[in-house]
Amino acid sequence: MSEDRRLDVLRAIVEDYVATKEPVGSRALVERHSLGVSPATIRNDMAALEEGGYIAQPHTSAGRVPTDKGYRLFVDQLSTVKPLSSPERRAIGTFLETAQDLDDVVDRAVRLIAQLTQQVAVVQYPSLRRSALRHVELVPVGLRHLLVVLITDTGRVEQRTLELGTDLDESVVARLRTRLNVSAAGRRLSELPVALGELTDGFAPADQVLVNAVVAVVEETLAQESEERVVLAGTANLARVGSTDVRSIGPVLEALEEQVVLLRLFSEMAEDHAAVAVRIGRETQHDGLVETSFVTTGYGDEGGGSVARIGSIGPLRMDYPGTMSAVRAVARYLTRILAQ
Amino acid sequence: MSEDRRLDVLRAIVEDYVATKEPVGSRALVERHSLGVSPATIRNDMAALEEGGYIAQPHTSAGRVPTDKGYRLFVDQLSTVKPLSSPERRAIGTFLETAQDLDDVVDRAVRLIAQLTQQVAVVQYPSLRRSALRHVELVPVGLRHLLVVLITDTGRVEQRTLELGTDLDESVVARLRTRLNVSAAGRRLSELPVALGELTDGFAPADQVLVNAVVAVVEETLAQESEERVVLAGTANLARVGSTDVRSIGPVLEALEEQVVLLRLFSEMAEDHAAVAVRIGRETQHDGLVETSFVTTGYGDEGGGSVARIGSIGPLRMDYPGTMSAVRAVARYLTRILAQ
DNA sequence: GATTGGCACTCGCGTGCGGGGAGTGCTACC
DNA sequence: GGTAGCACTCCCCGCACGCGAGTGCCAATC
Repeated sequence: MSEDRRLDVLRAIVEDYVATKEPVGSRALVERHSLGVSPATIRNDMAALEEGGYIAQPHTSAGRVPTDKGYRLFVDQLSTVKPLSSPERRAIGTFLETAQDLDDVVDRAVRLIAQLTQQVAVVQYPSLRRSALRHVELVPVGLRHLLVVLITDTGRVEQRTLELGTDLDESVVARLRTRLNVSAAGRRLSELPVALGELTDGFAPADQVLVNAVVAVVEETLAQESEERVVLAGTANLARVGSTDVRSIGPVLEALEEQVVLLRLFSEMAEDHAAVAVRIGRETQHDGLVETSFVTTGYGDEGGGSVARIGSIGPLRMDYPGTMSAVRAVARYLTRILAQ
Repeated sequence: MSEDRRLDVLRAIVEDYVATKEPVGSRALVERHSLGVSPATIRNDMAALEEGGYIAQPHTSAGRVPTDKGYRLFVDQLSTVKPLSSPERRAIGTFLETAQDLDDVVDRAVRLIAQLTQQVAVVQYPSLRRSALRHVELVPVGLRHLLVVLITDTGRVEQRTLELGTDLDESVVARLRTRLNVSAAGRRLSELPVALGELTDGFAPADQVLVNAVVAVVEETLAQESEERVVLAGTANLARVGSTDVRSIGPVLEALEEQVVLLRLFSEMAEDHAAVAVRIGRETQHDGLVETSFVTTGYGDEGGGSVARIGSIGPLRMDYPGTMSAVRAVARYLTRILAQ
């Protein structure tokens, strides 16, 4: 029994099942693929594949369906990259280039992936932690409120309003602003707390309350991982006819609303930034997502600075090569755009 | 035939149908409500109500179900307000008060409504158009980029990056910053363009390029209605068992992803800011939402300034009184919090 | 005139049954 | 190892049937 052919059979099963959404039998397989052998032979191969846990039958006397393990093998070894058509590439480029600001770019990118993959697209906002601080701005608002604005080199802006116990002294604010920027300019956010610690020196004791409050806010903002926002698009694709079992979309929607879940997945998949990572079924480690797969890749690494991820969530029986190339293509354009 | 009792019957039908999710028959009606008459009498009333278009039967020999018109009458005349329990009120208050910033407040409010109503919650961000400008900040970013930050009195921050043809002159930026704030402070955004027009005077011709560019960006940002964002929560509630027909959630999700649709609805329902407005079924004027109702109210009107809406979308057979009071309660707290 | 009890009628829905078909596993053969 | 044949399993579909809920109508009653 040829080992190669067995893998061919697995590939054929995955492809047919993805295309038809129905369990695939031995006869259909030899008809649609030129395997050069008879159905009976295929049946033997299928028995072996089932033995190995790569395929399963929903019920006796039904065709075979790939298991998580089968999809995994397919993704790792059997699938070939499916390049996008050049009109598609062009559309991606122009669509992203005409965006207005960071929010707009991210929004368009995620819609684009939803559109291309016909699945749910997810994008993680550029992470504060890994990006560098470009500027800190302090803006007095009224007498007793101070707006703290942090600007990162990815163009992201974070703001916090600070309520003070005493009235503001504009000159102190100005001095603090200057010193903050001297300490902060170009630093990674993770390196900042150290630099900020020394800052209180050189201010009058009366003003140190203000200084400490501002420093605290800056640190707190940076520490706040919850600021790692994710944005979704294409949730309606979950309900498309022929998608996953319609009943199962409830848990999926719940999972998608839990930003924590998505952020955990993103971070777990971040090992190799540039590569396209895939989590299949139970590999997601989340009950609501056992019947889905998640395809992600990193974007925005140019200049070594900020890093985040973008991806697509779809049914187990998704078009893996297509999804992977769509995600990768959008991520590349996104990276290019963000580099300005 | 008593007109009053007929309305009682309609109310009972709506209440029972909402509670049981099943068409309600004449016998069940007399058993569950002390109407003091026999099923046969009820049947006569039901025939009249059907004649009037307030109820319908899914099929012959089934019970009755309210029509859009029936729900409308119920909402307008038959329902009584259902006040929230005091623990609920307290929970709302503390949950909203512990929020960090505007984004957080809005996010919590929308989750709260999703939780309370077990439906999809929608919130519209405070509108730029109607709020007043508090401060404009110009932040040089590198030599040739300028970040323009607009701060409104609702605590909202808008930013735009500006790419310049020439290098920045810090002193010109400082002067422009000052003058902008003099012109802008406390003005409504709609009144601004006039004030900005006169601003170019008093700058050297060489600097007018910069000034004009900044003014253009400010105006453009204000003009951009697309900045009216909406945020959702609780979409998973759409898929809860016993919710609407599970197949029909696809169109609903599509509609919800179209911010335009929601913004149109919000604006159409904004006539009476403080009141709770309801759109039932076809009244939404949107195909994807014919099987849903939308309950909204305004929030944030204190001081006469900014105004936006918050609401809940659920099946036609929703608990109208409960939804209405939940939406109103959250809106009130929200208004209070935003007033600081 | 409104209300009521009685009654025939209509359907939806669940159940059981049987046939057709797809697909498998096994075995004997090349 | 590959192939052909064959019995077997089980899903799915259509169908008939009966039950039950609910209605509409009518004649009787208050």
